[in-house]
Amino acid sequence: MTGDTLTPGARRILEVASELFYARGIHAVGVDTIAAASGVTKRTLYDRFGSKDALVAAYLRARDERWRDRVSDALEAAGDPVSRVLAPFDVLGSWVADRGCAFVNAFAELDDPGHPGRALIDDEKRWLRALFATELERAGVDDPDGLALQLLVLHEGALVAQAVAAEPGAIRSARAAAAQLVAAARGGPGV
Amino acid sequence: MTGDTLTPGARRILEVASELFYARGIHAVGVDTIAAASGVTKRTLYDRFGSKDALVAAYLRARDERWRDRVSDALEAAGDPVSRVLAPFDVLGSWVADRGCAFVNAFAELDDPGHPGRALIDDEKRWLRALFATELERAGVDDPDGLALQLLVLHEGALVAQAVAAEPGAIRSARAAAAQLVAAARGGPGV
DNA sequence: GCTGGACTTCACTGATCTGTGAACTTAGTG
DNA sequence: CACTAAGTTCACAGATCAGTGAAGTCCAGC
Repeated sequence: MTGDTLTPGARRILEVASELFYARGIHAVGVDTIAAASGVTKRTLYDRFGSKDALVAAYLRARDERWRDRVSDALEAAGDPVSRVLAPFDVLGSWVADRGCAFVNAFAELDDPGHPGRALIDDEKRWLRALFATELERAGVDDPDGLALQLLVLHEGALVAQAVAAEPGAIRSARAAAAQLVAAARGGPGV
Repeated sequence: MTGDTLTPGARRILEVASELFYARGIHAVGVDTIAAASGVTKRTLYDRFGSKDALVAAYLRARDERWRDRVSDALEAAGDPVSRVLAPFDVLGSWVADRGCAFVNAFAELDDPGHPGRALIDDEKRWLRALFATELERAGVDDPDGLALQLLVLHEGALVAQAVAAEPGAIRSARAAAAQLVAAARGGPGV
């Protein structure tokens, strides 16, 4: 629903910018590079997106949308309430590359809280936390909000450990830890 | 032992660069800005550090050193084996600011694996994982390596969630989750 | 009194950065 | 045919980027 109204040139610009921003970083990639790699002139880039900041925001918005779609698909595919809770961890395996979380990386580069991208980063994390809380409540655990925060921590940590610390089993390991915490919360607080 | 041999000017440069790199990002801060804010000429900066990349590496090295010192102190202050395992989480509360983990942020900006800073980032994460493993072994848990990875994930996730997701309770929550996993591992795998 | 280290001053280089102005082409649509 | 949207070409602005060369100042220690 977002990417449909883009002109062919704009779509190419956004695709190329997304790859380059994610792989090399936002500040490290100039608009000239993006335009050239898109087979488009810089004029077109500015006609379509207005500014580099706006292009960065479009990049984050598009990535967020794809990510949420994947999670939603995994959620539908999951059966029991516990697999639903853990669905975001299952998506991670095929989602994350060796450059970590695009939103965390963008946060590192966007020091200005007023940058249009910052609101999107905020949104993404709040969405995931809320999703955990909703599914945990459905799964019938005590204090779904508190456990949701712990699952968010595990989720973010999995991405960081996998990429930054180059730990290949981090995602699997985080999922196991999440499963254990959920099981304990369902089994009762006395365990 | 590292910062002792620095000249007064170099020390000021390193202090200022550390603050600016952390607060605004590496690419966003130019050497002119650093020199000016240090009350030093650009010539001095290059005479002392040789290049911006080398200054970035010095920044990460100094920060790593301070961090390890803090963890070592907390480790000594801790009593029982379990508090020793959880000591890094206790340091986090007073360590982390609102800009997240300096090493994760640097990773986001340094896309070149050959950058001198990348090795330092790697070192830092491997050091922490090894520390968790050592302390877990001392605490007598099964599979200390596996649990160490889970604690690393919780640790990194705590920093990210606290700063990027603006979750004020993330560190406390991560510590609680870590404590629960350790307790379960000590109580026996059947729980 | 001389030497060497720390640092300054200042003028550069050449590249790269984001962003713009104006005129032109091209293709599709009423 | 006329209109419009998409895109091109190209020259340009003004700033900032990392990094250098050469000469000079200041001061502590031998």
